[in-house]
Amino acid sequence: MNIYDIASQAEVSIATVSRVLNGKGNVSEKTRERVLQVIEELGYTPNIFARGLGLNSIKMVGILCSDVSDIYYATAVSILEKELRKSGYDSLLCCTGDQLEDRRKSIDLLLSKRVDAIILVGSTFKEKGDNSHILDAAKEVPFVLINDFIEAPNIYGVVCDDFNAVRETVSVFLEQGLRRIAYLYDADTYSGALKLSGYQAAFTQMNMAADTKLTVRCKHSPESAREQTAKLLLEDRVEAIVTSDDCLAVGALQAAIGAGLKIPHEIQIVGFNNSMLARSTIPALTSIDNKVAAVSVTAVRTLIDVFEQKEAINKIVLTAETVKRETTF
Amino acid sequence: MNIYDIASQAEVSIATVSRVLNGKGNVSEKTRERVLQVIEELGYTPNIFARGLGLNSIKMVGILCSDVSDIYYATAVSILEKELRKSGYDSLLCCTGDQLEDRRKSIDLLLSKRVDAIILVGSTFKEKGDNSHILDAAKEVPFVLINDFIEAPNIYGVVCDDFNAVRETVSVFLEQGLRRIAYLYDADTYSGALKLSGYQAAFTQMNMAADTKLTVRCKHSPESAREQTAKLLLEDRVEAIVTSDDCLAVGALQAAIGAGLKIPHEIQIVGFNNSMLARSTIPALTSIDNKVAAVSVTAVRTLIDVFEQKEAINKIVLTAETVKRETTF
DNA sequence: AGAATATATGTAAGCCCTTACATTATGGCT
DNA sequence: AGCCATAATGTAAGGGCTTACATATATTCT
Repeated sequence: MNIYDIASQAEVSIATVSRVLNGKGNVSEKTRERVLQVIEELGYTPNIFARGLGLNSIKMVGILCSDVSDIYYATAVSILEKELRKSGYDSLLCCTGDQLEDRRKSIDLLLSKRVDAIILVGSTFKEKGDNSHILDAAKEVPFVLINDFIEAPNIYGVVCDDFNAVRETVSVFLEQGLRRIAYLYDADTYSGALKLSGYQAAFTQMNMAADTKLTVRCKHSPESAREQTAKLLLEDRVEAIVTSDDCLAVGALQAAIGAGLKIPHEIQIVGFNNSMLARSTIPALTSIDNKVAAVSVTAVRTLIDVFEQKEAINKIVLTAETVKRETTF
Repeated sequence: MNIYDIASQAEVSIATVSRVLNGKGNVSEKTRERVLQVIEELGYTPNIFARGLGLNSIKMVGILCSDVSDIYYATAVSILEKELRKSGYDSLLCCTGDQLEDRRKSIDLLLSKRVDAIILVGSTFKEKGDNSHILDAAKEVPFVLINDFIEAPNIYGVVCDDFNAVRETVSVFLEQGLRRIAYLYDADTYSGALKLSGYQAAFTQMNMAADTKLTVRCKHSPESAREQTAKLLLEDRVEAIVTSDDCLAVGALQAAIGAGLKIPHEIQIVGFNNSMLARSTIPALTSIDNKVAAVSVTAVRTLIDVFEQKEAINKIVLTAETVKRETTF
């Protein structure tokens, strides 16, 4: 069944059917109704490919995600998808680990599917200095980064002010008189770098230097965080641990409890992302909420503005907020 | 740039270019190489819509998910996407809550995008007796259910044997001499019903009846689970709690700890799904692993078999496995 | 009333592929 | 050499839509 069937059944031309379908151009109310009724009766759905051929778009946005099984990313993807749908766009999901080469392939793949834009949920590769795949893609379609940013044409970033969030958290500890504040993190991402420098800035602000031994790196898992923290607790006295992700905080918490420390009296722990994990531990984790939801919604809004040729701001910064629970004072 | 450009540049006809592109038909090695080189040089990508128009498919599978921000679903979606990609299919993601009407709309939407199949990650609506939307969709494309099943043509289900998993867990408790075993669950899904009857079957097996007061329902959140469990613990003596999801087990655990109970000595708790949450609590949760990964992989395999017109089994049942941690003996 | 304008509808070209069928080239066989 | 089977390539017809432009009809104004 195609547009011709509808046209002949409704006794109009295919152009009129098309106009009814797209709400463009002038169609008399009578005709519109008749056409709609025929469409309804025959259960007609326009062929998306033919439409795509004509318009060169089927209103689809590619979502490139390092790993949707990660709670943080999953939340972002979930909201992105919902918001995009609200605006009439579908989401083509593409999960690629953090390998540059895979990332490049995935981008090509999305572009070959003629997506109208790409949203990246996950880390860029600043540390390796290679963002060419993103820059190239941005020549074809608008490129939106979630909690990341690259200064370049047609690239938009919505980020949370992770730098200040961490700086303030650490500052609060410093003001409490604590000095042995550790920072546990997992990846050299844009946001990772921001957080680390926020941690350092808090010390600098008070004319102190952070003890580099307290800056600990681990893998992205509670297990690895637990292991590294346990090691740290054996070697050094630590009064507080700030982490770059709730799942690391979970591991730190396990290690602290394992070491027999009273929380928050002997050691305070702060997570990041304010994910469900933070609500699931005992004691419940204080966590920095970096507003995934707001960031994602804003990202889609920005994108829609771009689609509608409105002015769009290239970099939007939202403010994080610490959600106090039971692992801090 | 289109296929004509490639054809003229390579001095062949568009049919030959098409044959090279699709690896169909006969093309001499010389010609193939020349064409490929031109394609490479000009950076040509075939127009997916035109191709879709011709083939009526662009190798895309719709993934319908109640909520990707849920860890369990996110894991499934992540694996599905990866496996589909391996087989050359892209994933069109569509998240709809659990409202029947939204679900129906989403299915229509996926069908209008001409997906080659639909995979449903999330509950069907058995309790409401309305699966017509799925049955209808299955008339158009193969329909695959993750951990759910409907007996109907063109519908495939890959499930985990939740019934026996729960039955055995409860049986173990009964054999330990425990009698006050509670079951905490959240939704009337296919799998939810299976689990509940598994719980009951364990009692029946020993010629006992489960105390209906110990079958507690709550919302899908640790908070709700915590609340309901706390209430239960006040009213009744409970020796073990079996839950339908890790996130409920987390709440139950919090309530038990809140009530001052020693775990697992005074109360044992078992989660379900063996998600990251189970590894994140203290004490770590014993959890029934219902093999999301295996189920998802199998689902994609089944689908590919269907695509390739091979025999495909309509219902595949995998076996769950309990992962013992610190909340049980 | 008749011209001028606005509205409604139709015609046909174009979007870029795939593929059945037609044609030509190649090579093996007698 | 001549014939046939096979391989290689080409031609042209869709596939179903959008839309510029043409045409027909309705409305408004003088």
